[in-house]
Amino acid sequence: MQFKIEKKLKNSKGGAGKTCLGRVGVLETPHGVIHTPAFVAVGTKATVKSLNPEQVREAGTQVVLGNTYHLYLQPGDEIVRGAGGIGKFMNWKGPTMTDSGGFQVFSLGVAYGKDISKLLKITDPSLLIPERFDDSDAPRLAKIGQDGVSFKSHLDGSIHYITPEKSIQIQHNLGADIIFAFDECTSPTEDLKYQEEALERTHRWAERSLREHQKLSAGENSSSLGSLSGLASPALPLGSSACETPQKREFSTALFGIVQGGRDENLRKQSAKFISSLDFDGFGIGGSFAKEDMSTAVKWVNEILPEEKPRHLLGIGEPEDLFMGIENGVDLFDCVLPTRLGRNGTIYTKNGKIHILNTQYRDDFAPIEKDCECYSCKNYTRAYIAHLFHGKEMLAGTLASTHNLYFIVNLVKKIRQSILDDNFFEFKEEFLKRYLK
RNA sequence: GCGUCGGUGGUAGAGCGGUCAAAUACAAGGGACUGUAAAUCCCUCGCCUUCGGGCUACGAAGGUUCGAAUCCUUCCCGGCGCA
Repeated sequence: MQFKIEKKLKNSKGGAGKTCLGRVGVLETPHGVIHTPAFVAVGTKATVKSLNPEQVREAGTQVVLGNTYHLYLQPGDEIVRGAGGIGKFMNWKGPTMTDSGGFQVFSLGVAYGKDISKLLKITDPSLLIPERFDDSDAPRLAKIGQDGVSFKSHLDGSIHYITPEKSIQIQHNLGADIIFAFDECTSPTEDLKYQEEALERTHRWAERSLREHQKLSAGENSSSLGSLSGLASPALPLGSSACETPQKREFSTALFGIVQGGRDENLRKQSAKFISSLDFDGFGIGGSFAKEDMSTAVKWVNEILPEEKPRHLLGIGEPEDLFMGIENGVDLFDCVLPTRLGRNGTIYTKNGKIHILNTQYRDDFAPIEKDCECYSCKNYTRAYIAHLFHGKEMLAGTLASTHNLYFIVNLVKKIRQSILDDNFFEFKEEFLKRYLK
């Protein structure tokens, strides 16, 4: 994997010509090139829900992210390996990534059965009091042990123990171009003492992930180079004039380390320094945030992370967050929202999100957005999509997800272009004024 | 015509003397969703309300009861059976 920065964002607010954290780059992977900043489509179970790979690609997607935990449970990482890796398995010809399962430590652990998610609204300040409420008897499917995490499968209740080594082994079997270290995503409801402990654990796990990755990579390199298929396959098919055939290089899966540290400035910076000191190919920024804390955390971290390596803001993807992240030096985003919202009847428009099931759209014969070039907008009306949703037709989720994914992927592309055109801040202001109105 | 079973909120359908403005489901109206436990979940859903409650309601009209969607009588309407 190679990462090149093409242009840095000039800070309009600061002195003339002074650069800030934002940048435009190109990331080369064995399965193609990613123009960054980029939005990564989430395909947890080796499928972007309700879309086939052609639809994902037509939306402009460059890279898809699967999940270690889900694919390990079903169909099993050995099956995916047998299929030739996640990309081949799911018929996605471009770059792929896998998440480590670290997020499931959170979503199936502390967050299980609770109203805690990736983003926490501080409507209930009691959630953020610096005392860890004792809920150790609350049901959860993930329990953190000394060495790793035991998961109770949400599918059949079976128990599985995932360590950093195990996560990396699974990810090597899944065979994505970019994989992540096993981490613990903490809840913002945890107190500082716990955040410190968890961070220490995440750091040890980062070292162990890296060690295992290096071990496995060495083994893979010394054995038959073409054993994992697709290395030399042509790059991204669509709109990719810049996709030169990847030159011959060392076969390598790239490993990204993950920075945690919750909402605490010292911990975040400490984590950024420590993770930077390890030989990762890039970095993920993780955590469950109170929305208000996200931009500061990203800034703290990216000021420390080495400039020449790519950064991925894990699980983030509302339009306003994308502007924030890119301005502060984030290169990659992934988020379930385009497809989840789409399936649930919420659709992105330049004037904000709409609920297509609302009465007013039943006889609205305009497309979702008049000037949108996505497949759904070019071919269908709001009334029709509303009808599909009311009728619970499968196509409903597909058409809405198609549009949403196109909307977000292309928003990031436009932001990228705005940096190249030196009008990022104008574009941001203009867009958000309309979108957030 | 006789007999019989039934008529409950937008629909289907519980309830069969008080705890019933009436289960449940669907429909309807609204909301949530940020490294996917999610084609999911939450709220509202007779009318009015100063959110305490008030009013009108279980085909219609009478009646019995302290009290009726629930029991009785008559009528209206529907299904079925027999003429």
